[in-house]
Amino acid sequence: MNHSPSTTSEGMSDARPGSPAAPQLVPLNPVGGGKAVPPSKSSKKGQRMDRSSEEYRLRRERNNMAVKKSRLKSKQKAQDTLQRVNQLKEENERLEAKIKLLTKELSVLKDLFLEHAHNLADNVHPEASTSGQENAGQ
Amino acid sequence: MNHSPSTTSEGMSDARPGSPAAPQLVPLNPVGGGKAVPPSKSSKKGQRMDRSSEEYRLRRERNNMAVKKSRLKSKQKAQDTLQRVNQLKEENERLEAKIKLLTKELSVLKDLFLEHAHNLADNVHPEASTSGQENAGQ
DNA sequence: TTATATTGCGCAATGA
DNA sequence: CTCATTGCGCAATATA
Repeated sequence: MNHSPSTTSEGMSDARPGSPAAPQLVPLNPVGGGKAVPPSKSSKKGQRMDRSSEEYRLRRERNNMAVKKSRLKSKQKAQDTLQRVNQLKEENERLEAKIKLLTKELSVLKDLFLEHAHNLADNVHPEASTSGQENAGQ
Repeated sequence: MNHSPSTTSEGMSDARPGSPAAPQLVPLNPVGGGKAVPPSKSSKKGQRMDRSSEEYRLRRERNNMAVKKSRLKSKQKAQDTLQRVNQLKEENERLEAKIKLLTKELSVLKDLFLEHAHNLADNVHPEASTSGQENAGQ
C-alpha cells in the first residue's frame, strides 16, 4: 500500500473528444519548480526531463496505456464482483426454497410418525386413523 | 490500435490550501490559440478562463473536493460489495449444510416408513424388527 | 536498472 | 448554479 506525498502532485488537462476547440497547449518543461537533484550524477534520474523529450513522451504514452489498461481491468473486476453477488443471491434463494420444502416434508413425516406412535401407545390396531383426532378410547 | 494524438499536454496549476510554498506554476491562459470565440455572447462558456481567476480556483477546489469524495464513496461501495460476496458465500455454505442435514433426516424417516409398510404388508405385527434408529433433533 | 502495473490527484466535460 | 460522476493524463510507487 502506498501513499504518495500530496505535495508532489500536479494536475493535468486534457482534450475532450467532442469539444470543438483544439486544446493547443504549451510545451512547458519546468515542473517541480527547480528543485535540486540528489547528490548524484546528472544522468536522467530524479531529473525533471523536458516534456518535449522523446524519451519522456514515449514513457508517458506507455504509462498512459498502462493506466488505461489497469483501470479497465479494475472496472471489469468490480463488475464481476457485482455479478457474483447476484449469482450468490439467486443461489441463496434457491437453497432457502429447498430448505423450506424439505422442512415441510420432514414435518409431515414426523407428524405421521407421532400419530402412529400414539396409536400404538393407545393400543390401537392399525386400521384407519389417518388424520382423525385421537380416538375416543373406552 | 494505437493512439497517436498524444499531443495533448498542458501545464497545470497548483494551490494547496495548507501547504506552504506551493509550486506556483504557469498560469497559462491563452488556450484557444487566439482564435475567435464562437458566434455567441461573450459569456464564459466554451471559454477557457484564467487559471488565476479567483472564480476559477474556487470552482476547481470545490470540484477537487467533490471528486475526492465521490471516489472515496466509490471505493467503499466496492469494498462493501466484496464483503457482501463473502457474507453470501458463508450463508450459502450454511444453507447447504442444513440441506444436507435435512436430506439425511428425511432419508432416514422414509426408510422407516418403507420398512414399516413392508412389515404391514408381510402381516408382521408391530413389535420390533427395524434397526434402532434415532433421530437427531434440531 | 528498466518496463509495466497501481494508485492518488487534479482538470474538464457532463450528468443530475 | 452547485455538486456528483467519469475519462484522462501526470507522477510517485509498487511489482516484475
